[in-house]
Amino acid sequence: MGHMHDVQEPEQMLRSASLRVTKPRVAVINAVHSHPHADTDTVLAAVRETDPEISHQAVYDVLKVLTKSGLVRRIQPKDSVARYESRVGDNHHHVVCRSCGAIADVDCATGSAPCLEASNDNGFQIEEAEVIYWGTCLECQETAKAS
Amino acid sequence: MGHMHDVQEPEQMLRSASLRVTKPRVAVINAVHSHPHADTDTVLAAVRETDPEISHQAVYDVLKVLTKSGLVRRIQPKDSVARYESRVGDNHHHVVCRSCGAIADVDCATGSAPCLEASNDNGFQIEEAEVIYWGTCLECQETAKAS
DNA sequence: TGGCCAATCTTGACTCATTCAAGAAAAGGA
DNA sequence: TCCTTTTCTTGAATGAGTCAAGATTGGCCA
Repeated sequence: MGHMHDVQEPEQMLRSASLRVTKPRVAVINAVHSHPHADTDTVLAAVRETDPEISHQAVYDVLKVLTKSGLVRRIQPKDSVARYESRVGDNHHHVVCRSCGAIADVDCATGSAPCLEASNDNGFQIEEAEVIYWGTCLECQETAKAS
Repeated sequence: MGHMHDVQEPEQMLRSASLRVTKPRVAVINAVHSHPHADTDTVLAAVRETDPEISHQAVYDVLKVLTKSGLVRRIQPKDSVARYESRVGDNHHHVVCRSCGAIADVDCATGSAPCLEASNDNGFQIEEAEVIYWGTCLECQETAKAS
């Protein structure tokens, strides 16, 4: 049975963030890990495969708490509902397909925030550069070529 | 009275985009030009200073049409409602204040899309890099310092 | 181990930006 | 000027996300 990563890891993540270990939280962490860039509905559905009784509100609350404590990261490309991912703390970026909305990770070229210098900062103190690449995913390119 | 830029320019912009010239459209173009990065409500309020009878729906429709034809650009930083700006076609980016939501323009260092190379593109055909810098505006820095 | 208290969960209603729908009005070409 | 198509108005609907209040539960400490 190995090290039971499925069960123990989320628990430890919660504890190390000083959060209580509850069934909904563990289920949400597992769902986000196994469904990269999933929206809230997808997370909710995945969570209910484990425990059909968990409420929609609990999932929203848990996602908010996990986001605040940095255990998951919330991403919101325009024209999309909020999505969540488990890769945190490595300052990576995203590519979004204009056609189907698919999202993939892109490593940050420089490795650490803010990762880009602004050409003119208007007096702002800049902490982070968020980069979203827009384009067409492989699948949509092939669909387009076929027609 | 100069060249009456207030009135003629929007008209010509509309005509050159093959769009009909209507009072709401001219008013919305003027509002977006004079209120950089305004949200829909602000645009609506500005429009109603010119013509108090224009409906909220007309403004939404007009903004959508203008956006589609490239006369205005829609921006949507996360946790913010949609905002509009009149600077289009120059591939510039934005700085957003985490504290008060203020938005300012940042010129693109390279000048043309996609402006950044992705380190690994996952097979995506990349057309554009959208960059949002997150930080603290001058005013909020000073407020923070004062307390 | 038991009990307390704060944190968390459930249920259900609500908000608010944005969109939809159907009929009325107006722009622009013939 | 007339006709067709596009656009505008009015009013209702949608849907992601939030709020609120009471019930429940986890964790800490004796």
